Amino acid sequence: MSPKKRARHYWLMKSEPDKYPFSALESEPSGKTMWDGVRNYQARNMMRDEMKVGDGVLFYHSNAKPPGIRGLAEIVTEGYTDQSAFDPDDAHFDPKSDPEKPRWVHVDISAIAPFNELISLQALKDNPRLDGMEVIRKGSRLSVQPVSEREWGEVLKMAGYKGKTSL
DNA sequence: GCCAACGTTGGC
DNA sequence: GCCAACGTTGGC
Repeated sequence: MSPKKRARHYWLMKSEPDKYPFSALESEPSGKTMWDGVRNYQARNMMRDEMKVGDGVLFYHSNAKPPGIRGLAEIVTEGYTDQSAFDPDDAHFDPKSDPEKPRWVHVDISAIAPFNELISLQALKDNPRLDGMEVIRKGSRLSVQPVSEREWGEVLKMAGYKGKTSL
């Protein structure tokens, strides 16, 4: 029996454009960035246990005017130790993360392409086909969220996106 | 194990 | 700047 190939999974990842906009990811010299500094167990668990190379990412601008999805990215590594947790000078330093038993994990992501226009949070809320999508739920704070294949397709449709959907 | 206090997120 | 909705911490 040949092993069944895992279906592609989809995610939404938030970033504050004042700190790290989608354009910064696009202009990374290495073509990718370490998605480090996440200090939330649910988000960590998804990065550690569920994300696989090739998974699709909706790159979301939070704390923005307006907030919304800016473009597409892709997971390019599986989860590995977040070294920033050990650095006392890092904003996300965690004295409880022991290098012998690291607590925090991150993945690397690369940009696929920006949308021509931001798909605003309001536009997502206004689309009845996206009822139940996590990012539009009141109080939704998780910086890494699963996205269904249907939601992924619908967002691309809203964006009028005709480009490639994976690297 | 409960839960109040506190800190953070993030839309508005 | 406000505040609702969380997640975490720590006393008990």
